[in-house]
Amino acid sequence: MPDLAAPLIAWYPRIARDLPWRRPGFGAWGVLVSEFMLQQTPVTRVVPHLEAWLDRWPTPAALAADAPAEAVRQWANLGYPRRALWLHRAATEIRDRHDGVVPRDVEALLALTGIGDYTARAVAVFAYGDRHPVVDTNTRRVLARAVDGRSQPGPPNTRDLAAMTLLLPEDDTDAAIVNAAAMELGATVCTARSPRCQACPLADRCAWRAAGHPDTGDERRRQARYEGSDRQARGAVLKALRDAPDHGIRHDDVLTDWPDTLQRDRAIDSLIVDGLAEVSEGLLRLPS
DNA sequence: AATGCGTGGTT
DNA sequence: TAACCAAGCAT
Repeated sequence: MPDLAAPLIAWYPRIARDLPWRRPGFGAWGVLVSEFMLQQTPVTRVVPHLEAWLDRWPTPAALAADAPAEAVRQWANLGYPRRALWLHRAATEIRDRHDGVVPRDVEALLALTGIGDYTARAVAVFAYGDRHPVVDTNTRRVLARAVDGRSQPGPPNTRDLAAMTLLLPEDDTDAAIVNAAAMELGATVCTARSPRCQACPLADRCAWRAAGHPDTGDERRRQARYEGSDRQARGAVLKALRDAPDHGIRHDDVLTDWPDTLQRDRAIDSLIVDGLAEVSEGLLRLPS
């Protein structure tokens, strides 16, 4: 396998975007919150929300002291609002099990609600500087192309972590840079649709480029249509609840103009199942 | 392990 | 314009 670490380490400091969570001393809690927000939400949408969140809740204990409803409101339109609930739950777990300090061990991080393989290692590496493989969708695409010569990554699997480990230098700091650089490369140069190989530090050793950018047929599962979907209905109901008074609103007053009443009711029920809504004294509201 | 889960910008 | 895409996770 070609040496990918050296060119990434040389490239990264020149082009790395100035992002809040990359500032020295940003703090583990800030990194943790940023990673929750970045799960499937683009960087540019996250930045302002992250700063507002940390201004309001500078520590896990501060967040845990407020109701989940407040987390869901503050989450606003970031999408996938279950993440707000999970982040609140994780903050509570950090307060109760870790004395309010974001854990450093990957195993302990994995045990927190809403934290999986990616986020656990991202926190351990970017907040604490430890040496672990951090593999997100960008890194998987970079490796699929540069190493395997494929146009897109397949579905995530346990071998991804082993593949990334092979690339990491021994030094902790360098390893963290390689992790960050692979993600940055995938996000800004080796993009899914129109990669800019002229700007790529790995171009001279990329298997996919050497093979002439073949379409290797690695198609993603098609994303379901959003317009008219249950997801859209859930989003609309939740927005109504965010905008409603704390004590809630009558079931029949939720989204009165929604075209499909059955779909609206289905959305309400599923939000209750997910813990994003609750019924109290006959009124529907965000979770207390 | 395949599926469901928001929202908005880009092509 | 419809489809694609975006620092994943839990079930």
